[in-house]
Amino acid sequence: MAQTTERRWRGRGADERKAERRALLMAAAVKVYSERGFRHSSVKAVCDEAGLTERYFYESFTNSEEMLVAVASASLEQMVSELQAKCAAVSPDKRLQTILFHYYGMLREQPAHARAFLVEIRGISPIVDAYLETATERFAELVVNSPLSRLSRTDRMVAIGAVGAIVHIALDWILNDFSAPIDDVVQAAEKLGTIIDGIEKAIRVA
Amino acid sequence: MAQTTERRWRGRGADERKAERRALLMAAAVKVYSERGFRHSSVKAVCDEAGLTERYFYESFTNSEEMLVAVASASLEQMVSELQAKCAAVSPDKRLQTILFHYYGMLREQPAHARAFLVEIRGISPIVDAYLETATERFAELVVNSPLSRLSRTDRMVAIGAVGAIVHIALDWILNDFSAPIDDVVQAAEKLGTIIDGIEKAIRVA
DNA sequence: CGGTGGTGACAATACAGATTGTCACTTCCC
DNA sequence: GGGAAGTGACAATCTGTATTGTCACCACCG
Repeated sequence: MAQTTERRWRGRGADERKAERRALLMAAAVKVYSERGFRHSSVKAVCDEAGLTERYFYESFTNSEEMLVAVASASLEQMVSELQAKCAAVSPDKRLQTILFHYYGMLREQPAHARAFLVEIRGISPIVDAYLETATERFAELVVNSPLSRLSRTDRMVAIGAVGAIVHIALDWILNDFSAPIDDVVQAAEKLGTIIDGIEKAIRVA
Repeated sequence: MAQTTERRWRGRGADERKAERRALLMAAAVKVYSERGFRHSSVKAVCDEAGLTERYFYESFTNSEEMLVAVASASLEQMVSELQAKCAAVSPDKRLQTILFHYYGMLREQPAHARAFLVEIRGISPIVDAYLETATERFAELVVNSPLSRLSRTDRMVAIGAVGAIVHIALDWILNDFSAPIDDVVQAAEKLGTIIDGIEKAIRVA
């Protein structure tokens, strides 16, 4: 059996170094994707940005697409958990406003993530598209504060539609270089969110 | 000066033949795009589908991307004008419902177009993205029945958001192979459209 | 110190697609 | 009929990228 040698190197163990490189690559990927779009992002470009060579790319990922999904998932998870944390501290009727405010705020603070995962990600491959579907549902559940499975078919579609509205408003905002004040953006999305509030309250009562 | 010879060939003039080939290519493109996505659609695949050789591709388009925009624009124009025609015959308060019903109906009748231009088109290139922005605005103006320039910044974003909702509901519907009945889909979109109705009526009064 | 694991630069290979070019064959016009 | 425009099949070239492999050098451990 080949036991992992775990020899130390510049102060760190093997696993630790590997994880660092993976993280470097993922951060580099976000940047590169946001600049040229996934479609025009070569493995080499990501590696150069990370200051690593291709070898280390294939150490952590089997191919380019896998990295895309990894990076997008990580970004989504971080976002969702952050939003959940914000919501926990807030009364239920401020929920939607809170989500919107922090969601748009996060996009503005991390424009590279915003461009990478809102603008550049659709239609890459069936796998990525499937992932996106999941992400949308995840976000929708966050917004209505309930598993989608508990909703009627129509309400489910309404929730999906609301996410679409929120995201498109974000896209528009991004494409206009975040020029509108965030409060206006939140307000616009909130108007559409009224409908969601209805659903969410109905669930809370039931 | 090289005068166009306009020699007849199989009954048709040169311009006519060229236009036919262009049309053949565009139809083939829709089909191929919808099947594999633009990113995985080679020029050759489109030509094969059209029953023409690459030479004729470069006769009508300078590159693959130009064809994508051409095809998408044509599809959008056809859709918008069709929807406008439907609306003309209908009382203002049925406007939104009419648009939604026919929009979703058209998608279901032409699933290839739907997949090609809703699922497969984002993040191809700056040019295509710019086109998409225009398309969204065009659709938004149709929905609120007014130039966006007449709207307040917030209302403009609401309108964009509404389009996003409508489109995302469509995406979801498509990804689930149109399994929900169209009336449910329309109903879901209409709920979100309530807000738009407000905007649209305000404009009508003013 | 000496050897091995770890690393970086870079070459080698493989493949796919875009774009251009060649050539034999058809249809037309005079 | 004969030459030229028009056509279709396909070769040739070019470019970019993924993926694997080589090799010299460095940092650690005993």
